[in-house]
Order: sequence, then structure tokens, then C-alpha cells
Amino acid sequence: MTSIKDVAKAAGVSTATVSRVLANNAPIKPETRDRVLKAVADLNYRPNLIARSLRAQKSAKIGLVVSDIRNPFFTAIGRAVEDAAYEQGYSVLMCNTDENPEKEELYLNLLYDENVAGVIFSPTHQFNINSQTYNQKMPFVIIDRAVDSSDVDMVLLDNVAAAYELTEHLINNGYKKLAGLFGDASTTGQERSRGFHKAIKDHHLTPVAAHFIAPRIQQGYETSMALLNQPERPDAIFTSNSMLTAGIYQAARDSKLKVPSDVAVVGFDETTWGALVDPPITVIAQPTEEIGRTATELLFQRIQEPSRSPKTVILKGSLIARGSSAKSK
Amino acid sequence: MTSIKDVAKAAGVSTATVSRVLANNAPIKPETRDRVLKAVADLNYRPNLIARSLRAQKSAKIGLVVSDIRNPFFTAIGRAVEDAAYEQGYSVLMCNTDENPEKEELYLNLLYDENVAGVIFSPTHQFNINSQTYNQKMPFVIIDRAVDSSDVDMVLLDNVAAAYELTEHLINNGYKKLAGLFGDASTTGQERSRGFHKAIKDHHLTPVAAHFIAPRIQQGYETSMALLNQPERPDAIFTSNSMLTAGIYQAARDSKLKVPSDVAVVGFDETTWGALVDPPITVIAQPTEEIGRTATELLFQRIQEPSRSPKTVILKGSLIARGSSAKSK
DNA sequence: ACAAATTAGGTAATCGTTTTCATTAATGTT
DNA sequence: AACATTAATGAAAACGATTACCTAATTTGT
Repeated sequence: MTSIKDVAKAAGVSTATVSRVLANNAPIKPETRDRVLKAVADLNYRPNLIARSLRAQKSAKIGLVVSDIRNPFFTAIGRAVEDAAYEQGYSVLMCNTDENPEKEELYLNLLYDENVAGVIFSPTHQFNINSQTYNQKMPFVIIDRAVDSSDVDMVLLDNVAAAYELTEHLINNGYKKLAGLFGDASTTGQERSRGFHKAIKDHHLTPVAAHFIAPRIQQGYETSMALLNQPERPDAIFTSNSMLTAGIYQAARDSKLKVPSDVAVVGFDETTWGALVDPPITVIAQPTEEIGRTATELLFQRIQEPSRSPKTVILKGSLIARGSSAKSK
Repeated sequence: MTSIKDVAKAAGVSTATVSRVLANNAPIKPETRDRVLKAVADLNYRPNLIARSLRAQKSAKIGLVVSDIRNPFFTAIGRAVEDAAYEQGYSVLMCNTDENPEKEELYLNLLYDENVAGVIFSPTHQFNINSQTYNQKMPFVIIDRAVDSSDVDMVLLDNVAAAYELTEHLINNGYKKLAGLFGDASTTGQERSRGFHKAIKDHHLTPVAAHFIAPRIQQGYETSMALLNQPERPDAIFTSNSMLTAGIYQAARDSKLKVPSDVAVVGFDETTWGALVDPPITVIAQPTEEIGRTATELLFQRIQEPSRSPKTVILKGSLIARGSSAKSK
């Protein structure tokens, strides 16, 4: 309502002076500054961010584009990003693409059009960062899922190693007939699949099954039901994603199978309920706080120095062994 | 990069004509329209939303301000709101206040300054909608938590009735020494507490304990630990919130107490893990999809007709009885 | 056939800032 | 004392759209 003109009038100066006082980017006589600040306070003036953004062609916002807001991994990342951005005076706009490339494009365009300073982004599989026209003007930091481009900042997990460790843990605990359920929406599932297969091979076993499916509870449930009710049932199932893990647990319950005596289960991501279900779940916990914070820091670095050479930060997961993979017999 | 001027030049018309073609709000000769559309396509032109928003003083975005993004209830709402908004061509900006009034104000200001068409909002306790200056220009729909104002649209649960039903369910199953844990961040906890106490009174019992605490897992855990390790231990605990429920389950496990034989547990909100923990949890499920959708619809109604008299929609929860409150002895 | 109404499209003001350029006053340098 | 800086400010041009206001040409009504 009240614009910079009102303030200027009230303080008896020009709008330029008001702007300079507020942006603090030019010499101003202390006396004038006080008059302006008083007028600002009196009128309860707040600069219009839209106008500012139109003029400056940038803003103090960053975008966070995640693929599934219901996945606790991403909500944890969201918290971390928000905290880190808040400390720098930036706000976070969170967008949920639901693994839908159309929505993804919609939101990236929106954020671009909003002049956000940058975007932290977990892309769907199809996404090709190089083909994007806005690549130049809006810095990206990719999280969770690798993209095929060497000139983007990324924060990733060492998925192969983590999956290897998790699989080896199963094997060491006496499980031999292993099946894997992997998310098909991203490279993450593929990498975890690689670690899974490598560990199996190194221990001279052969996998019973390996499926790439949508990272949803429902898909995890359906695939597990099929897997568990076939003659040659696996004695352990590996999942690449907590949504799939939840699906397995439902399937085990509905099939009246006991975890781990009938079938062991291991997965990714520490969640609220991982330690509370029956039995508690063995997982690779990702350092969500660190991922979110690192991504935010990389983004701010790039905003300040657009030409800095891109970095990929690879973090390690940590194995939390629990009942769902207890030593078999 | 390419602005309306470039399009105008390419099409050999004025910017006004380009704008009219794109907004579709004036008679245009079909031939001219085609020329303009061709230029738009050739140049890959996208209107600058900032400029449009500055001029029009509004935008096709709505804000969603929630108090805790990690609470599955709110992520479910988020999904529903997003779907409903998407159908109308609106985008959703999701903001997380973390029950922090400062962040709440920051984000409301931000959304206001962004010219969002409206906001769906679960306010912290301190929030007084009437004192807000932007009340006029930016329509609100309040969800989940009642505010003390009759001129706002709200979508709420019938909390008293739901809590009554849940409590009565415990009593009917033979539990007599009931304790309650309620969130202290909103009216919701208070209302659910009322239903809890009313049911107890109607059945001529007295509550063992009732605590108002921060709706966090950690607080739920700590309070439950104290509650469970005192001489006069309750035989059932009622919680108003799924974060608190998770805390109780942790506490029961760490105290080596069995649910429900040592202590029964009931709570609010259906979550991914409610049916999978040991034992599965009895809850009042809220119709999150309906809440989100109704809120979005109310908001669009108000955007179209700002003077429409405010509505409060009260939805019912549904009891899902599970093992955590099985008949005692 | 002439006034009135409608169609089509250009000109320029506007939204609320920031910033370039210009101007004056004050200070420092030799 | 003359000249070069620097400090402090204002006027006006951006930023990129929309739209009120005009004008001209065409159609309609009588």
C-alpha cells in the first residue's frame, strides 16, 4: 500500500534517497538517514519485493524442488535447507514434482520466472540439465540423484558403497537368496542396484530377483506380494528406498510371514518409524542434515562466484543394524 | 531474456497487441493473432511473471504455510492442496514455520510481497489474524487450528467429538487409568483435551495425568518416560498428535513395557507406519485429502468473491481400532 | 446514405523499485 | 586562490508487462 514515494514525501527527500538509505549502498548524511528511517517506521513501510525483483533481476529466495514430499528423506532435507538458508537471510520455496516431469518443468519455470537466486533440485530420471534454457541464469545444485553433466554442483551419497555394505551385512548374517527392489525414477536406484549385485557376486551368490519399480508404497507392496508368494521365495529383500520398505512390511504382514525368520528386510533412510516397527528395520541412514546444508552452501558459493568450477560432494551413509536382518538360524 | 518487445517487433505489431493476444481479452484479427503466436513460438517467449505481477497486483500462486513439514499430516495436506491448485492452473509455494512465530511472520510477509492470490495456513498459537495488516488484501483459509475470528474461512476437524470417541473407545475396552498428552502449539490440542476430559467425566472416571507439551517426538518421549516410570502408572495414554505417539512408542520400548498389556496407546492421524509398528496403533484418521481440497476450494471461492461471508467447514475423523488399544485382560 | 456502434490496434501511463547521470556543496591539494 | 576530488542529493530512465485512452476503419441501423 504505502510505497517508496510516500516515504520520500514524508521524509522530504527523493525516492532515490530513500532507496539508498534502505540499500545502504551510498553515502548519506546521518541526519537525512534518520529522517528517512523515521518515515519508514512511521508509515510501516515494506519495500515491494516484486518491484525490487523486477528491477534487480534477482531475489533473496531459493527454490527447493523435490520429487516426493511424503518421503521422509526429502522432508528432512527440506528442514536442513531451510535452516541453512534462513541463516543467510534467504527464504525457501518448496515445490513437489511428484516424479512428474510436467510438474517439474512447471515449477522450474516458475522459479526461474520468480528470479530465484538458485535451485536445489532432485531431478526425475528424464531430466537433462544441459538442454534446459535457464541453465545459464539460475544456478542449480543437484541432490540425491546424479545427472549426466560435469558442470553442475552435486551432493550425493556413495550409493554403490552403501548398497554393498548393506548387502554384505545380509550375507554375513547368513542370508543367501537375496532379492532387490529398486526405485526406477532416478539414478539412485541404479547405483544401489550396482552395489547390491557386486556384493552378491563377490560372495559367489546369485540374486533371486531384482525389480525396478516406482518408489511408492503401493508398488513396493504389490511387488513384494508377488515375490513372497512364489514357490522360490527369497530369504531376504533389499530395498533402495523407505517407501518401498514400508510396502514390504505391509506385504509381509498380509502374507503372514515373519521378519526376519521367513524373510529378512533391509532398506535405506532412517525414518521416524524405522526403529518402532516390528521388527525394527536395518537401514543405511543418510546424513540428511549434512546433505541439505552442504547443498545450500554450494548454492550460495555459486551464486557469489558463478564461474567457480563445479564440485561434487559425495557423502557416506551409515549402517544401522537392527532386528529385521538378525542372524538367520 | 526475450521480452514482449522482441515479440512485438518480430510480429510487426505493438506490445499492446501481443499482450492482448496472450491474455485473450480483446478482439484481434485472426491473421494478426497467428502472426503473434508464431513470433511467440519462434522466439520461445515466456511472459515475465514478475512484471505481470507488478502490474496486475496479483499472481497465479497460492501459499501454504504449515507448522511442521515433518509431520505426515501436513505433508498429506500439502499433496492434496497441490493437486487441487494444479487443476486450476495455480502453483503452490510451501513454507515451513516450525512453530516459530518469527518464521511465520517472515513467510507471511514474503507471500504477501509476492502477491500470492491467497494463503492456506495452520497458524501457531500466538497468531491473531485480526492484527495482521495484510488481512485485507490476501485471503486466508485457516486449517487444522481454529483462530479467534469469525471472519475467516476455516477447515477444521471436529476435534472434541473425535477425541471423545477415541477416549470412549479406550474406556469401553476396559482401560480406567487414562493419561493424556496434548500439543501445546495450537487450539487443536486444547480441543482434543476437552473431548478427552468430557468422555472420562461422562464415564465417572478421573484422569491420571494430562500434559500440554511441544508436539515433537522428543517431548513425547521425555514426558512418556516420566509417566511410565512413576509408581501410579497409567494403563492407557491418549495423544493428540502423531509426533507424540511416536515418542510414546519409543518410551514404551525403552522402558520394556508392552503395548497394550502394560499400557495402551491411542493417537491422531493415520501415517505410513501406524499399521506397521508393534502393535499397530489405534488412531483417529483425519480426511487429509478432503481437508486440503476443501481448503483450496474455499480459497478460490474467496479469491473470486472477496466479500462472500466466511464459512467454517467441520469434518469428521474416523476411528481405526487396532492392537494398541485391544481389550484389556 | 448518414449517424451510431463495433472492431482492430497503436500510444503512452502505470505498477514500485533501483540506478545512471547530473548538479551542487563541501573538502582537500598545490 | 584555483582546481580537483568527494559527498550528498535529485530527476529521470530503466525493468517487462497490462490497460485506459485514442484513432481509424468497418459494420449496422434506420
